Amino acid sequence: MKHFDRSLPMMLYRTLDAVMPRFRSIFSHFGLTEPQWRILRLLWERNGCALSELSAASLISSPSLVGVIDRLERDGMVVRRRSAEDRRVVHVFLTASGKALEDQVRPMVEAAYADLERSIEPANWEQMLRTMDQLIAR
Amino acid sequence: MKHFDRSLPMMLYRTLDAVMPRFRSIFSHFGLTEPQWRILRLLWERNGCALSELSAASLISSPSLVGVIDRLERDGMVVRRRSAEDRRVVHVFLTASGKALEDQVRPMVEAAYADLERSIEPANWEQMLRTMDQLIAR
DNA sequence: ATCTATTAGTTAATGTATTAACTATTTATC
DNA sequence: GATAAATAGTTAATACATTAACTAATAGAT
Repeated sequence: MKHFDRSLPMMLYRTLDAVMPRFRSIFSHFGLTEPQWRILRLLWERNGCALSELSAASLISSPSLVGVIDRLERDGMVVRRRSAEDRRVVHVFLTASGKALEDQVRPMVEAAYADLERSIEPANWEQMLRTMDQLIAR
Repeated sequence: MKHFDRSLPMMLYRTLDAVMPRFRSIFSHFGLTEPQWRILRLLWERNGCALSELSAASLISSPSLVGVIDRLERDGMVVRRRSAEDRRVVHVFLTASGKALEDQVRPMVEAAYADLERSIEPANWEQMLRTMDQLIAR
């Protein structure tokens, strides 16, 4: 079972279990879930993204994303608008409340992230990311 | 958005997205999901585990685990048996079919894993795991 | 132009996560 | 030894993940 414990998938899950709760507690303080945060985080950079772009950039599959956007829309954070050029495409736009959330949430998340990053040697951090790059590139 | 792309959580998720599909396709070939595999993998080493031990070792929360075990039991892979010494505790035992699955699934999974491990320099692999250890230990 | 294949988004079905609350049983305290 | 506190497992409510199938619209091939 030592082999199982230190297998790559279990180590990845364990690492997520170690780092995510702190972020999730920030999100939930603003009534957000983690997938919702990921979508808002993207829209703050490029408002009006298509669902397909959001799906690719957030790593949330289209079927899951439909529900995530549904709930963000229900909560008044975003609105859907169908594209005029290509009527298959649906763009997602931030509402005023969706935009307003950025200044509240982002500083707290970035502070927590900076704190996390400080706990690891920069060289080791970078090397870990490069090894992950290789796994992703396979 | 470059910062977001290379943030630790996104890199962890992306790595999982890169490595897990191959394993999941093996699991599903035997009618198993990934959480179900994790539980069987543990029971093959220590049959008769308590739910609490399974939960800790598999990183599956108790409420999720209840459903996972329900479905494994429904499919005839395991049975629950309440402990005699401490009647709060429920032990999980493999059935004959649950045991029989090991020789079918495990070799394929371990072959896929060996293949994965071969694609990364051992030194980098080890260094990555050590950095994850530090993140987990925080 | 017509028919085919793709693409974007959605729905449906099943299986986890997550948090909070609840039951039954121990263990600890007074 | 009654009573409070802790523990193991479960349920309920909501949200997300995954696969397959379906709709509408566009692009490509003939």
